[in-house]
Amino acid sequence: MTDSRLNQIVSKIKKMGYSLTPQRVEIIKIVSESKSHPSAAEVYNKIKESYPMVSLNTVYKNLSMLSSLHEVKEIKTMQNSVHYDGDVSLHGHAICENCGKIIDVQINEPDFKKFFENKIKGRLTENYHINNYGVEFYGLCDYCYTADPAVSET
Amino acid sequence: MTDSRLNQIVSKIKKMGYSLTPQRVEIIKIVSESKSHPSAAEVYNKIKESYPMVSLNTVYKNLSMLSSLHEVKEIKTMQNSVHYDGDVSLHGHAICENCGKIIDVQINEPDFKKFFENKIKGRLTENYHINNYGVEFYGLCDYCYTADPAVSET
DNA sequence: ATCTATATAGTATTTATTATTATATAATAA
DNA sequence: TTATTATATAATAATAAATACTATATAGAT
Repeated sequence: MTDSRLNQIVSKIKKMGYSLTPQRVEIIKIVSESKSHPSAAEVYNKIKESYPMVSLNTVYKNLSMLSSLHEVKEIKTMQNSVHYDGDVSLHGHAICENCGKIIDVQINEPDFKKFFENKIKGRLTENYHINNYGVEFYGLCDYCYTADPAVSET
Repeated sequence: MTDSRLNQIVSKIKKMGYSLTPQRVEIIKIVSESKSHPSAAEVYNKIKESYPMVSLNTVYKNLSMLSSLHEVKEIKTMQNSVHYDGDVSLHGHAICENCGKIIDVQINEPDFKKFFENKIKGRLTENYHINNYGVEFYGLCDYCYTADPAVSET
């Protein structure tokens, strides 16, 4: 991750009155540098390489905090677990319904944002106060599609 | 729900080799007629009014089967539980990050579909085989926004 | 009406996540 | 730099949603 991105998150954390711990910084780095949208358990396994004593609870607490600061995005998969994305810029996800693999879908072109906000936000039937939105595609990744014929017929 | 919609689901179930049980039909009706996007537990509570002996397992199995047939849609909330939507037509959801309330966002205008399929599908970096897509808005419902100042500041 | 495979009910188990609590440590000020 | 205090952490226990197991019941086919 870039220094400026790290600094941005760090200053937000300080501004909100949270303190900076090595574990916290490492969790931020892991999530921000990963392209695989890891789950809490995967972050936990990764951080144990550098901080073997870290607890899963700490990972959960930190990811949850980062999410509340809108510095990571939560993604829910078919497998009923939450995955985390350190890229909070406007983009979508394609999620494999079989293995849960998540890939990014780049959609941050200006016309998308414009379309989204003009056409869609106005369609809320109740007065929701939206602070984020996302697009998700569901299907099968190429591996599951070709590897398991039974799955691809569903 | 309309008879034709029920017949459509029933014939798909038969075609796929599943059998028709009263519990199954009732679960279909409950999910299709509900506007509140119930969880499995809520469907379970509802079906017990007419079939008191039904098990939660049966509810899960049936909802999961209907989902694999793409006759109900799964919605994942912040609270980490799965909710079900019997309306599988193209529309989005606004989800309250505090209480989990889900409302529909009508987006099934032709230009949306066109935009979505032209602009977005082509942006997949891997060969995913998409069979569904959705739009989700995250924020606070009006009740949570006005009722709990602490929550709305996050 | 009988047969067979699937569905169900009831229970046990698993898995992800959250709560609790005592200790350790970051941030702050003397 | 040290002392203080509040927050963070580690370790463990608890919770809740979903799944697995198994014996029985029943839908659909013959």
